[in-house]
Amino acid sequence: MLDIRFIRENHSLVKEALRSRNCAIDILDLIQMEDNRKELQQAIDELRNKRNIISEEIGMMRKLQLKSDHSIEMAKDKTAEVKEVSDSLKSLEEKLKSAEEAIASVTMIIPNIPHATVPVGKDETSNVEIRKWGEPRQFDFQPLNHWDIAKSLDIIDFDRAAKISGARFAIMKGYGARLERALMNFMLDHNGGRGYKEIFPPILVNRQSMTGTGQLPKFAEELFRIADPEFYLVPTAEVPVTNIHAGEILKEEELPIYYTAYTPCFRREAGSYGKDTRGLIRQHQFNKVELVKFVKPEHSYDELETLTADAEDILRQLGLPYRVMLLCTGDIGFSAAKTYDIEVWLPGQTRYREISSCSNFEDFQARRAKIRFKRGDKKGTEFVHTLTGSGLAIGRTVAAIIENFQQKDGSIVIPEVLRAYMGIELIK
RNA sequence: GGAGAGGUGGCCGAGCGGUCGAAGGCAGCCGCCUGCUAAGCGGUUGUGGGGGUAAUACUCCACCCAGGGUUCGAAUCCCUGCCUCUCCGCCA
Repeated sequence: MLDIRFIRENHSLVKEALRSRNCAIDILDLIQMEDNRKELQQAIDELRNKRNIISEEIGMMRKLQLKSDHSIEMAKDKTAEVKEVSDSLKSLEEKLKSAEEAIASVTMIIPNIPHATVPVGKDETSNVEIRKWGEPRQFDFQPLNHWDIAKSLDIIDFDRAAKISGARFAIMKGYGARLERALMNFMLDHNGGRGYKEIFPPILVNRQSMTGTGQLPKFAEELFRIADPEFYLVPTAEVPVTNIHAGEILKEEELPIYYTAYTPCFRREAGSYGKDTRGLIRQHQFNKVELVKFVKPEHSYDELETLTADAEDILRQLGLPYRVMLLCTGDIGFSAAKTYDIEVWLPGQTRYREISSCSNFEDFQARRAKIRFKRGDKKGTEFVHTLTGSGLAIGRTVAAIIENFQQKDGSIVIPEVLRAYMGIELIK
C-alpha cells in the first residue's frame, strides 16, 4: 500500500509509475476521494469536540448541584442540544465510513512504485540479465526431461498423484522423497549459517495476513481457501513469516531481523492452463525454503543484494548453473519495488527457469501490516522495509539436479553437499 | 464439543457510567543528592490523525482485544467475533 499523502504530493510520479506497470487506476479520482474524506473527518472532529464539552458540563451540573431546580432545567436544555449534535454526528460518521471503504478499495489494489534502477518495459522480454554463473554442461548424449528420468528411476509418480489429488501434484518416492528432504535440510542449514533464524510457521493463515503481504484482495483467485472456518493456504512462507511482526513497533536495535522458513506452498495456478503441464515446474503444492528480512529503510537496497547473493550461493554449492535477471516494470510483482529472479539452467528444456525471486518491498507491506520501528530518541515511528527471496524452491531444484546431473545410463549424481543428507552418491 | 474466568500503557495491576489517556508499582529517561555502588528525593516517559509554528510551544479528535449497539456522555452497560486461561470430554 502506498501512503495516500505521498500519492497526493507526487501524483504525476505515481501516475507514471503505474503506467509503466500496466496499471490503469485513476490517481486524480483517488485524491478527490481523499479530500472529501478529510473534510468529513474535520467536520466530525469539530462536532465531537462540541459534544464532549457539553457532555462534560452536564456531568458537572449533575454532580455538583443536583438539588437546584435551576441546574436541572439547564441540564435538560443541554441534553437536548447535545442530542442534536450526536444525531448529526451519526450520519456524518456513516458517510465517513463509506468514504474510507471506497478509498481502501482503491489503495489496496494499487501496486508498489518501481525503484529508479528498475528498467521500464512492458513484459518479461525487457528483463535485464545481470550476471551468469556456471557453464551449462555439454552432454555427449541427448539429455532427458526430469520427469522421464524420474519415471524410469521410480522416484517421482505423477500418474498416481493425479489419481489421489489431480493434475499438478506429485508423489515423491524413495530417493526422490529423500532428495526433497535433503534439500530442505541443506537449505535451512545453509541459511541458518548465514544469520537467518529458522522459523516453522503456520501454513493456514487468516485474511488479514494475506492482506498484509499483498496477496489479498487482488489475487484471491491464486489462493486456496478454506471456507469454514475461513483460512487460506499459504502460497509462500513470505506470508506467515512477514506477518510475524504485523502490528508491532520494533526497537531500532532489533533490526535487521533475518528469518528463514520451510513451508509447503499452495497455488491455484489459475490462468496457467497448458503451461508446464508436465514435471515438477508448476505444481499446486510445492516445497520452498524462504528468506525474509526486516530492515531499516536506508539499508534495504544493500540488503536486497546480500539476500540475492545468499540465494545464489545455494545454487553454487549445488553446482547448478544460473543467471540473475533484473525484472522490468511490466514483469515485477504487485508488492515489489525491485526484484531479481534467479534462473537455473535446465538441460531438458535447454533454457533457464526461475528458481528464486528476491524482492525489496520497501515499506509497501510494512504499511499494510503495520510493521514499524522506533528510531533511537527520535519521536514517532517509521515503517520498516521488508524483503523476501526464495532460498530456494525445492521442487524446481530437484528438477534441476535431475536434469543437470543425469548420466548416460539414466542415473543421477548427487551433489557433494547433499551426500551427507542423502547417504548415497548416485541414484540409479 | 460442554462448563466457567478473563483480555487495560514497555511490564505488573487498579478502575466497572461523567473532570480517565487512564491510580499505584516496576522498568526507562532527565535532574538533585552521594568517596564508589546501593538506597533516597523531584520531574518525566504510548500510538495514529487534524489544526498551528521556521521549528518548538500550544491545541483538537481517536485509540483501554476487534466490530456493532444503548446513552447527553462508555475502559466501564449490552450483542457478536477473535484470543488466552481453568475444568470435563475427545483426539494426532
